[in-house]
Amino acid sequence: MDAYQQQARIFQALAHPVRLRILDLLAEGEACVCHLTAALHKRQPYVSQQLAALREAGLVADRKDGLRVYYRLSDERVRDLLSAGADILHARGIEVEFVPVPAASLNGCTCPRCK
Amino acid sequence: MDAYQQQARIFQALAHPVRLRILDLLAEGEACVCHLTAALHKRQPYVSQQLAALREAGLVADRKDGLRVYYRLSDERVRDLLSAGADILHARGIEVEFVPVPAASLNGCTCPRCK
DNA sequence: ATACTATATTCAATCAAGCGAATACAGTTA
DNA sequence: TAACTGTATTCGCTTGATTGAATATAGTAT
Repeated sequence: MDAYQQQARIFQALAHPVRLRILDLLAEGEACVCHLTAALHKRQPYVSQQLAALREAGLVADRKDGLRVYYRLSDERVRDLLSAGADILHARGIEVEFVPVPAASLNGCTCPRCK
Repeated sequence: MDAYQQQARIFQALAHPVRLRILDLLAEGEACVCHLTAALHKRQPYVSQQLAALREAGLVADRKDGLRVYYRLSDERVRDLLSAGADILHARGIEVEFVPVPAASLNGCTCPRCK
């Protein structure tokens, strides 16, 4: 039953709307914390907490560059998990398409990607 | 963000080792509660509780036949979710292969499938 | 009816998750 | 060195998940 426990931990990390949104954003490419913070309209410590949960589950990896920390999906397979989840909702008539972040939300983010 | 909430509910239902094991058993074909109870070595009310969680998430469906209630995966796509989760563990060197229930565990289960 | 069998639900206690607020840390610049 | 900036962690409280025990319900059989 131990492999099931490991698997459960992964699903547990996915069982949160903000974390799912973060993964969707990271599926577009790596992003720094300031970028995610601006895109999500959440406070930075809160975003870091969610990133920590994803990191501990092994779903994302990070890379430091000066002051900034860039996060990315740690495994391409995470995409498959997300789309499998989206497929089930789609079969129920619920669309889970990626909604791009409005440019205005990223004002105040000074990371290279936002310029 | 509401579609993410729906998706999070599905992952939440999967975030439990016993529920994952139940889904794995149901992936083999429909099974009654008495069968699952015997296979899992758990008490019946406990199994019913986990089944209720899966039912509320829309992952399993049930069918009554006399006293027995047979459960099955409600959607073939649930299989994809499970295997996507298993794939990630597999990439980490953890095997999540289906372990058949030892016949001895099913003693005491009198459902048609066990005879 | 009553008794029985398979399953479901409720309740209560424990434990973990969520999250705001404050603070700590690390890298940079002056 | 000190001040600043981006990110991470800790703490405490609240809320929700987990699970054992008891009980309820529904279908069957006598």
